[in-house]
Amino acid sequence: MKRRPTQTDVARLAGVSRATVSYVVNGIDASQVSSATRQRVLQAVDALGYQPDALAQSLRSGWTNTIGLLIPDMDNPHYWHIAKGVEHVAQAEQYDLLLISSSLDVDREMHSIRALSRRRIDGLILIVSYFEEVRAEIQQSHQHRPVVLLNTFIEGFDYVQIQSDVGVHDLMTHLLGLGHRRIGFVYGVANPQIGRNRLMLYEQALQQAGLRVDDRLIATCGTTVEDGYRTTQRILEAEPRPTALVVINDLLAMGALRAAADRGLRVPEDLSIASFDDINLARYTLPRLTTVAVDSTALGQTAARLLFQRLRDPNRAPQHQTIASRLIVRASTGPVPDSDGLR
Amino acid sequence: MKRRPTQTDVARLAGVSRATVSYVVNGIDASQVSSATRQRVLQAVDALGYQPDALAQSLRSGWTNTIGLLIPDMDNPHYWHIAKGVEHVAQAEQYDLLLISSSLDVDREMHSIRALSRRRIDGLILIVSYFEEVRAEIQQSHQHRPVVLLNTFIEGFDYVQIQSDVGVHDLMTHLLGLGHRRIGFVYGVANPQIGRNRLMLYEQALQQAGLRVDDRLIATCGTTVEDGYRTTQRILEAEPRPTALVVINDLLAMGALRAAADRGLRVPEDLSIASFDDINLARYTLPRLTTVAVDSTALGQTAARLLFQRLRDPNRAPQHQTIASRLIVRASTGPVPDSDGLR
DNA sequence: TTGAAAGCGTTACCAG
DNA sequence: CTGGTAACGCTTTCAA
Repeated sequence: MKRRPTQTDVARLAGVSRATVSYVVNGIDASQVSSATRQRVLQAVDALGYQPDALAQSLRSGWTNTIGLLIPDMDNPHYWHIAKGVEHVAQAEQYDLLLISSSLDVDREMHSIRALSRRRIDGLILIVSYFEEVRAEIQQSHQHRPVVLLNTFIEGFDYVQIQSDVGVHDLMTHLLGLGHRRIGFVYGVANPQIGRNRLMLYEQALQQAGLRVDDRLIATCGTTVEDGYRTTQRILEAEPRPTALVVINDLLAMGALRAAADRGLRVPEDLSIASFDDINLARYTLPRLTTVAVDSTALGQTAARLLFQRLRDPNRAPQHQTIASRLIVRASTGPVPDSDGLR
Repeated sequence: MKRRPTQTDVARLAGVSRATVSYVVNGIDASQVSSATRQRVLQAVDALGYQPDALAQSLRSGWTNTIGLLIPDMDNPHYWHIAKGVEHVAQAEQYDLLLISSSLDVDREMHSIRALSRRRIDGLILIVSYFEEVRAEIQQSHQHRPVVLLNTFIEGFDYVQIQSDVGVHDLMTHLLGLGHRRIGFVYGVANPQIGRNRLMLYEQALQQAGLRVDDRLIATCGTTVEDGYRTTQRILEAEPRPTALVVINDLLAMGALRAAADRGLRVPEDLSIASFDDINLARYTLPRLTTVAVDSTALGQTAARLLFQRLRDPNRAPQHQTIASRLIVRASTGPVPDSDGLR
């Protein structure tokens, strides 16, 4: 590992001052430097393989061309889709992405937020799992650089939110319209605020349909496919068994699909399953998933755009954007089975 | 956005010099600073919410506590698994991860590699798609910091490699043992070297079994589920139709599963499908996938460990590690159908 | 047309 | 025990 050549090395080799090197390399005020000098400098740059040190430039300029993204969990495609959106916008702006996963651990999340504030990243996008715990930390340690929050609201910060109400409403209308009366809810998600919100909307929809909320049909679990699988197994033991399941995301729903099959239930003939997100695999499961599509990549893009806008205009009022969601009916939902007296 | 408080601000408030602040904050040589001064400094730190600037520390120390990871594509869970492994090890070492996706674009890949070398990241893990094109760039621009290559070999660099031969061999033996003679190969992968290697091993296995390689049963495609779906549709039109399909990864295999179902073929009764990776979803598909398991997270971890080892011992000989793979037989492969004269 | 020097925020050496 | 100061590598203003 050789030492990197510095501006000084180039200057020395070219027989000019460091300032001149800087001018040439940055192509600033071309007329200021004679083309003879310019040639000498460029040759020296080439000979040494000199590249300006981004770190020193950052210290000088105050900008790092880096944004941070904190996600709860690297195992859920949903966050990958978001990250992809963020990365895409960032690349277009010549920014790099510092990715941190809190692995659904409060301490890690707290620690990461604090650590990020020490770095001089230009901005930060946060998907928070433990809101109550880290709220104060966010407010304190990130007064100095822009933060965009996803699905979380803190006074004074920009945020992007998934619009759940229309989606849940449409989904429940769809299921109720198919005749379902015993509709289960499987809920395990890295962002509890989304989970609670959707649960509430689910309960509202039931009540508006004149049905009562049955706690045995509501199950909380973790965030992995495995969790979805196990929890669905459990919930399917309720008597009478639910005829439809609303699952909080496609990943868990894939576990649910598997659980139904293992129990010998056909989807959707014996059991309807619907979920949220519309990850790209949702179109390829057997059967294809009925799901409330959330354009996660757009979510990431929107967050990133908000961040860059704030970078350019630090003083504008806090912004709030909503990502629409819409029901996509595929093959995993169907009419309630009527022959077995389950209604 | 207020200005961040600096060491100087703290020093002024505490009525000491910057050096003293540095000593106190870094807890160095505790005995050197009187506890009265120490208290004053700590109070000032608290009052101002001072946090040392990581950027300035980096410039000073030469270390950024950041490693870079370049992946080909954010849509394939395989790379997320790898990233997870890398991130995990990095976090344990108090390092952050700069994640860059080349989005399967040569220019982007080239550009990213160059851009990364300007940043003073401490080390780099590279999953390269366009080896020939970027090889020279890697050699030139990264002589100054450690690089670990995945599934790619360049003289003098550390690298980690997936061991394909045993896996492919076992898989082919499995399929041939089930009586399959017309075995297709669907191949589309971000790292062409892996693809070519597995293809070669597949052809070898066929030849050793006294079968000839039929080009119509070999299909190249892109890297998405959609590609897997479409390509499988196409390959299933061959006459006589293959009775088994080896698919280069689980993601494409999920598309293949769907394509088989859409064509009215039962898996594994009418068509066997097997693949590589064993992503966590492979256990939940319908039917569960027979796959050659590659512990991608371990792959990432190994790469990261190699990197940190080199950071500690820059002069040791280039290292080479192999990640074993092993066949996991699940439900997507079965005996060749014999009733329809396909053999 | 070029160069000298200040400054970004830190750490570490050397005096006092 | 504490403070001054040089250095990390760069950009930019001001002078020559």
